Amino acid sequence: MNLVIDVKVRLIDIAKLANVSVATVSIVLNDPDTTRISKEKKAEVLKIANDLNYFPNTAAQSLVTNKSNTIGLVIPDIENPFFSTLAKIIEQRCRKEKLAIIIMNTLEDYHNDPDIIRSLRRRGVDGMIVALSSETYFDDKKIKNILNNLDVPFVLVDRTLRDFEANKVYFNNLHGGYIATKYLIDNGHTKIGYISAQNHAMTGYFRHKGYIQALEEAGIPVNEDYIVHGVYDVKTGYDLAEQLYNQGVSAIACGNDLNAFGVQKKLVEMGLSVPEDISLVGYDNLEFNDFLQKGLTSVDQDITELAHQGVNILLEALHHQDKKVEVMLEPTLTIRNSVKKI
Amino acid sequence: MNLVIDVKVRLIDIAKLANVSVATVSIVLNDPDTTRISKEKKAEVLKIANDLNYFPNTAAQSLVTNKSNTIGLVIPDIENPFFSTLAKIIEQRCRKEKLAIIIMNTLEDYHNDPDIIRSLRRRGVDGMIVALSSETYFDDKKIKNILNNLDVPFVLVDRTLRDFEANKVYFNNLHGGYIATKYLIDNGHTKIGYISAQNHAMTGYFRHKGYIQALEEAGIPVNEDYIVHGVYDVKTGYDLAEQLYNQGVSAIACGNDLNAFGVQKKLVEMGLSVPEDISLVGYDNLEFNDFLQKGLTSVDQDITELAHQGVNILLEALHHQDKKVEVMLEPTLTIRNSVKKI
DNA sequence: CTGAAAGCGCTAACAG
DNA sequence: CTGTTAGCGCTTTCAG
Repeated sequence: MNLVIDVKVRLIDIAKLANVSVATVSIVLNDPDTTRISKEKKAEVLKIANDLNYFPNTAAQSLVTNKSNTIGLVIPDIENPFFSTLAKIIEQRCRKEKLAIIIMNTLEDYHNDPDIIRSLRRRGVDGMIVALSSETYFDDKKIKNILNNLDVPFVLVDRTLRDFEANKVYFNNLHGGYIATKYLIDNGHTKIGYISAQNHAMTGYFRHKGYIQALEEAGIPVNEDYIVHGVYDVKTGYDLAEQLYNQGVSAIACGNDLNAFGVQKKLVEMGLSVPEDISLVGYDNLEFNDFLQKGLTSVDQDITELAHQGVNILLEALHHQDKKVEVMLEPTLTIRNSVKKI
Repeated sequence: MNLVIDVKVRLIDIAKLANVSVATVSIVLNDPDTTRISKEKKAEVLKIANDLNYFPNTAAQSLVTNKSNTIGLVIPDIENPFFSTLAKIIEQRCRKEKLAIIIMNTLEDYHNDPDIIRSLRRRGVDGMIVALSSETYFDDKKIKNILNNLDVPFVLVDRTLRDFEANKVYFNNLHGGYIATKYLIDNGHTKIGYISAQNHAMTGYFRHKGYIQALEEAGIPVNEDYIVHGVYDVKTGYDLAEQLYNQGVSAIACGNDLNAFGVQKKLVEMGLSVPEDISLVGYDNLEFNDFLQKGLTSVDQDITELAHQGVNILLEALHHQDKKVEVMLEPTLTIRNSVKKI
């Protein structure tokens, strides 16, 4: 039976009760299997520590070991389902590794990234997992400078930087854009609209390239009138759907699912339906896609894999400070009923 | 221009360069407006600290001040949009207050709550914001014991415990269940189905009571055949929708929006539509509700308010260790087109 | 096998 | 106004 915690118990308290030195207590507690201390003393110390409900003062430990067992997680927006899932998996995994995570949101504004990374560093994190804000890819001088001067290991997840050597895990967005478009082509579509976040996010930039690639490969000329630009949100899809429809496209590939939700909403308002009047493909494969009327065919990214690889790479870096690792994950297409064969 | 950080700079490094003692440096850095130190030395110290890109070692600070400026956030599931929004707002607010937050997910399993709270305490957080797992309300002995013995302040948000004095902020779920049902009654419905998480969550327990209350107040007899039980997920709604429909209800009030999504999906599969064939009301007012075919009328809870009150109360407790504060927030109904007047 | 002692970097009396 | 000094609680040589 544990005693109620009413006073802070320290190593020295245990040491006194066990008639040993603090060094002995420290050794036993840090490695209960040690052979440096006699069986009897070990048992005694362990028992007392347990009875007193001892737990170490992490500040004192950190001060001497120069490690906090805490890592920083830089997230654009935890409200975004993609990132909340990512954060959840990372947190669970880290907890198993005895690492706590401090989360900070950059709110998808790349102006915030540097300050947040710095403040995490000041907090004394041992390392960081960083998902950069969308636009850093297009204006990356400052962030590269910050990261280059960072004296703790870090891994870039999902969003990366070009010409920058660092630990990275990300998806092959080019291939994702490609398979989404290819699927429409394989279903007979040639007039394929595209909602692009090309100028907004690094991921959008590559997805858009994948769209182009699929068309070119199929010998379908790229029609700029079929391509509209916006950001990754519902409003973009909603606002641009009619314009694409008026261009006479038979299908729309979207930069992400939110775009597709917006398109669908607009089409319904216009008295049109998916896929009877227009085929639709999304990107991200949100859990919610199942609950749209016909389900939304969408490019799926294995977030669990992304999270685990990210943590693995960081753990490696934490231990060996080795060479930089770069991993690219392949997306797949999850097919539902939002595409009609024509 | 800052120098590149290549060596850890400490107070003593600044002290030496400025020809003052570490105490002076510490005083200046902690309170640049102090009058205890001469203007000249202050300027000198500040300049050197800045040039050297000094930042304090938080472990050392924590060790002596016995504060970490870190708080724990216990969340059932960050993937749940309600909680990701809550966490985001709390994080932003805390960052302004110079507090970092360590997030841990209990995965909605109340067996995890005690360990997570303990491990956060061991981490040395100054306080906690705690959203308990669903079922703690029905089996609360252990968690009450843990919380009673916690030697840092905490505030319970959204999910609370009965007969337990503590800082609390939560919504009036009884009233929420009431207004949802009342709205259906006001639209002429008398055969109102209800999907309840009464036995699963404290919030479900009260929402269910609100449903009953609205019926009784209107003199409509409670028909147990119209009430089905499950948990707060899509599957529950999907699985139980047909059963309710077969009972001949003209409307269904749901314990939460996910239930409503499931109902809607099932109804579509059955060739029925909302609200033509059946009216539907949800709870939580997820952002997504706007994108269901007709939109989902739903009980709205002001998460921003919940978050701010939670942080405020914790900050108070951190400073004055005062009396316990309990705040109940009122939900409102957001009306869309999922209810038909009959 | 065990203990003494140094010191991690900082804050907060207390002197002067 | 400024410096000296004593710890905060822990880990880690280094002796013995």
